[in-house]
Amino acid sequence: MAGMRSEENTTRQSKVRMIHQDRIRKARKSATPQKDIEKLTSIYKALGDPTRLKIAVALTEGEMCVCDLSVFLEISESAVSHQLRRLKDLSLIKNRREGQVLYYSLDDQHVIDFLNIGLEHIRE
Amino acid sequence: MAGMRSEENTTRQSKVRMIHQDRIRKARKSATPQKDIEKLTSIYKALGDPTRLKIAVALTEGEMCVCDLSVFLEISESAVSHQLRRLKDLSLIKNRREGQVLYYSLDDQHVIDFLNIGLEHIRE
DNA sequence: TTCATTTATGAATATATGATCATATATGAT
DNA sequence: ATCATATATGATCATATATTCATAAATGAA
Repeated sequence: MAGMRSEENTTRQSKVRMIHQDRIRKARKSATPQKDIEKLTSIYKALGDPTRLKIAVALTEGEMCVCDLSVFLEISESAVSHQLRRLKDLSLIKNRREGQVLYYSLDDQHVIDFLNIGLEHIRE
Repeated sequence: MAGMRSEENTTRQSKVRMIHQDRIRKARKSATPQKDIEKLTSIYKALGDPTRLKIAVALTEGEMCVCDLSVFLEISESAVSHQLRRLKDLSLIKNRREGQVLYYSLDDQHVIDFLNIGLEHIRE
């Protein structure tokens, strides 16, 4: 990879670089495991889409079915269903069936925290 | 848009649908303005990438320069720089120059809150 | 059973995006 | 001035992703 500095540069005197070893060590010590990073990013990514974020915010007011969300968001039920699946795969929402209707709701206190901090952040 | 239900369906008796008007009204009342949704999604999206999330987490330990991050993340400095720009455009990070070196650090208490809740969420 | 309704899902497509590469800019040293 | 270092940036490309469309599955009614 051109332009990249590997650690050998620190010992190879021909191309020494001003690197802050201490800061790198510090960052490494507090580094979050790759698995956790992936899990976290998937959650942030889930809320990083307007449709899904609107769904999540709407569900803070109570459970809704696919067709409710479709009307509210003004997008097709198929699109809603696809996005709900993504949110459900991440365990951010859950559903309960009542006849033909599936009611979706938030399934995670942390999601609510995320949303609240986000909204709080905006209102400043 | 095929498969979509517009509000006229509520009055057109030929194709009435079981929609929960009250829930839709409720969702509309608490709806976040589009501008805010966009701003929020851009922040979530920013943290929804492994590289950027790792950068953000690393910076919670203190400021770092581009080449530090490049070594730490094992990606090119160019890639780091591109991602730093995105984070800076969103005012999530700031930098200060010291000679040729630019030191980056977190610029927003809310980002730290986001990260903490995220990490807390993971550790359960 | 057959039909209608509600939701789910696979394929296709158009768009967004992250990394790389090449190059440019900025600061400092000589 | 020239050169080296540190970072920024534009273009390209490969991959990811959101929506649409068509269709399937699940429940309920007749």
